[in-house]
Amino acid sequence: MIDIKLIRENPELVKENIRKKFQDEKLVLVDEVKALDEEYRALRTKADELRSQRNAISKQIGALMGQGKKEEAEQIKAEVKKIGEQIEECELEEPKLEEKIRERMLVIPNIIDASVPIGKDDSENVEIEQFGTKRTFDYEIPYHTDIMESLNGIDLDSARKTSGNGFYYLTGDIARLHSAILAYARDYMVGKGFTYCIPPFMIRSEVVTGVMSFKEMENMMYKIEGEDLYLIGTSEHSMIGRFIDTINDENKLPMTLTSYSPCFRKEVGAHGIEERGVYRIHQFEKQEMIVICKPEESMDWYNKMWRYSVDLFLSMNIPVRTLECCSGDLADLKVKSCDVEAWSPRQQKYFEVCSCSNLGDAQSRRLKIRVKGENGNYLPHTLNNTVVAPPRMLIAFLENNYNEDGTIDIPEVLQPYMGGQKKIVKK
RNA sequence: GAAGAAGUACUCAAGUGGUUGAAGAGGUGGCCCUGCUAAGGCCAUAGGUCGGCUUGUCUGGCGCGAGGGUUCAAAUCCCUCCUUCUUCGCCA
Repeated sequence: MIDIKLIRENPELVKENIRKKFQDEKLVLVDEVKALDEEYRALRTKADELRSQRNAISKQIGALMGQGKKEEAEQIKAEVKKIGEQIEECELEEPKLEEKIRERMLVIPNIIDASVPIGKDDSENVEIEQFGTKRTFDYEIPYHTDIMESLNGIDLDSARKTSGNGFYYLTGDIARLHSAILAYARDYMVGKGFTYCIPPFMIRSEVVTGVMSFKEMENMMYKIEGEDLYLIGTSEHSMIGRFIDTINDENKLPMTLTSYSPCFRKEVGAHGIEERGVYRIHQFEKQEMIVICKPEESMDWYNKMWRYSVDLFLSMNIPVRTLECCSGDLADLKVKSCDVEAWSPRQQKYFEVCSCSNLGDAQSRRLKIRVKGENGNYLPHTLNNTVVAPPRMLIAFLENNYNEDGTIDIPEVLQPYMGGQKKIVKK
């Protein structure tokens, strides 16, 4: 959500940004907001003047009543009542205009960073850099769930029975590996100075509508029946929700948090891709990182954050690349965003495992997250990035550490979390 | 989950419809007094947010947990919700 002042003062810049994102159908919104805003402010001024009058005259009534001059008071009452009716008319219009402005402001995209490559959709995303050395395999690498099954590590059939498609039982060393990766990722981020946080896994509808659009909510969120509660789709929801409508001390910045949570997603409309395995599922666990910082520091943090993910994957022998989101593929709230993709030797391609985003002040503005600085309050910048989301990253993990005999090498960094075990073998 | 009580600013707190332009105290900051310390005195302390233009040491609206309602007028009366405390219940 951009600053409406930008539309008042520099609508052309906002329009140019919309063109860069190939959303020309939204160009008209800028002029609409400009007109609605003028109308709103004029109405607001009129209503405020009326309220001011009413306040003044009402006070006179109080004074007259105090002096016992009832008749005079009654006369003035009638007068104020008229003003009250006029105010009521304005008050009927005010929220309507406000809503019209807000619904347009919510879909006008954030101003993207000058460095973002211009492109229509995800096909024009740009590979930035590859990291790590791809291991050469002279044997076939099985499908990831086949690897898991061969190690007695997964039971999809039972999960389908108890919960349906998109759920899994992880068992034995694979389940342990899953937990080990999360624990390692947590400690890795703590080592970078981040504060570990376990947030609520359910949030109120008020928070949900704050952090996402109605459409996203319908497609993603599970609702608890009979309660005003939703299962979170990512810990970012409760992590950022924590700061809604707060004023924070500047000396607490930057706030660097790493959170763990299970994530629940309906995945409505996601069909065809990797449905068989654990690539896209209704329930998974994720370690996340969140940064709230001064505006001038957000790009530095952005670059540090994706790099943290890259290094984490490299430490587990998984080659990765960074892929920058082009203008057209960038979500409307984001200033700049890139994915970290892991190498799949089986498919001979990279696939998304992390998504790092700089939202600028758009999220702060929308959620009223403010910072009390020396020269008044300002909106901080917010960023988020995946540290690791094990079920999906297990795919890359198992493939890249797979040996011809069907065993899995456990990288050194994970061994302490696996009781010193160096390999996963069939039992 | 049940019953009762409460929610006012940095903190405590007065306030049952109209000089409340939210008292008072503590704390904090500034100044005075003082050889130093303690004590004391004076002053400031409602932030936030949205507007207006004459851009100011200006001005108006909103704002007493949140949202509605009643009224000429609401911190005050009514309704819904949230939170906290007490007691009971349940529970890893």
